[in-house]
Amino acid sequence: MSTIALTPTSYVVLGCLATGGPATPYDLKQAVTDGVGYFWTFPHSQLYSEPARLAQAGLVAERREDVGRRRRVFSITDAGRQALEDWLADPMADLPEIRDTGLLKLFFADNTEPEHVVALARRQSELHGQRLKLYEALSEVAGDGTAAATLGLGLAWEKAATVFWAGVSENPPAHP
Amino acid sequence: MSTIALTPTSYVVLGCLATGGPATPYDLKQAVTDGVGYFWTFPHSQLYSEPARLAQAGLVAERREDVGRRRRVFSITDAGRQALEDWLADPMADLPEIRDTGLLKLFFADNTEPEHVVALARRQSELHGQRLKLYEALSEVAGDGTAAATLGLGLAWEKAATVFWAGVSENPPAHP
DNA sequence: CCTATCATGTAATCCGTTACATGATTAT
DNA sequence: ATAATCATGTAACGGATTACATGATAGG
Repeated sequence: MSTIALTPTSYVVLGCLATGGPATPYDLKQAVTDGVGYFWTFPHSQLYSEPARLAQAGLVAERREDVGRRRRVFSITDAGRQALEDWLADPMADLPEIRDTGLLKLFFADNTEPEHVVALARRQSELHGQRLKLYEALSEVAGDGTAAATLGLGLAWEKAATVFWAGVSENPPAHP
Repeated sequence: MSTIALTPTSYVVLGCLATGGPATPYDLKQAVTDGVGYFWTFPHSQLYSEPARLAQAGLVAERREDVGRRRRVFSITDAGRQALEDWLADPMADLPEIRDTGLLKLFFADNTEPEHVVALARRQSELHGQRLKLYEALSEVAGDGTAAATLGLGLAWEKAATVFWAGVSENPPAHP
């Protein structure tokens, strides 16, 4: 049982296990897909490796079903719950970066033709608009817990981005 | 000269070289710090390794000063400029993910005390507010090129986030 | 002259992604 | 039956971060 660095991915796994109880990697994948996955995704393979990593550190326990497929079932340990709570109790959180590839293209767009900027902006506005509609639909049926509350920022962000890109497409920045 | 995968980091380097001309890793660091760095950062070590990677693929050329410190100076090649332009001409860009650690904490906050949510929200609102002020100051002196245009999304995002977190701190979501 | 700070670089580690692969279930 | 899809897993590679380390330059 060694010490490992706890990444956001780690806390996603710990959080899912704490909230939803014991789970197989596939259960985790499901939980992520229609939960945090809306603002933080990763490939399913990480939902196999990360619990194993956490098990090394004693933060989750691994059990194997002894019938049928002998799937791995992970559950959070006391130590794991403690680690999660410590993290949650710490108000520290770095300012998130936008890290938007579309924005990156816009940033360097002086090196290409204005028409490409317009095409990019249109596409981005459309994509954000679609996502916005999805979030609006979700918020219709969402509860009122903290998980549901995160939808608020998603809505605000998609709204702002849709408007921003629409503005760029209608009124492209000066070209040198 | 082998083939490599071009990542966003690659295009940041290519973009900086295309826009600003030949540069040493340190020049790149400077350019990034008060440019793209506002929405996409990476450690300086990557501004040493990434140009080398790009040189392997023939997208940038490396020259060494032959006096003094013999620093490395990189410049973009025709192939590099082509790669950059191809990328810019492609309107394809994945929807960015929020990937906000603070939001992640909020998502799982059912596993902790409400007071911690309030502390987190206050902190986040304050941080975003500071960043908002910075962007406002920058937009006073910014030009009107495409790089400057990216400030628009930054402003909108920080505004939305400041408001969102203020709302959470004043009116925390229900606790189970 | 000395010591901060700026500038420049390398090495090692590791998380995250991509690719590969096969076992179960369901539908036609 | 058999194709399709869902479910489950492993291996390998590489980009990104962290840590380490030293060379120049300016200020006191």
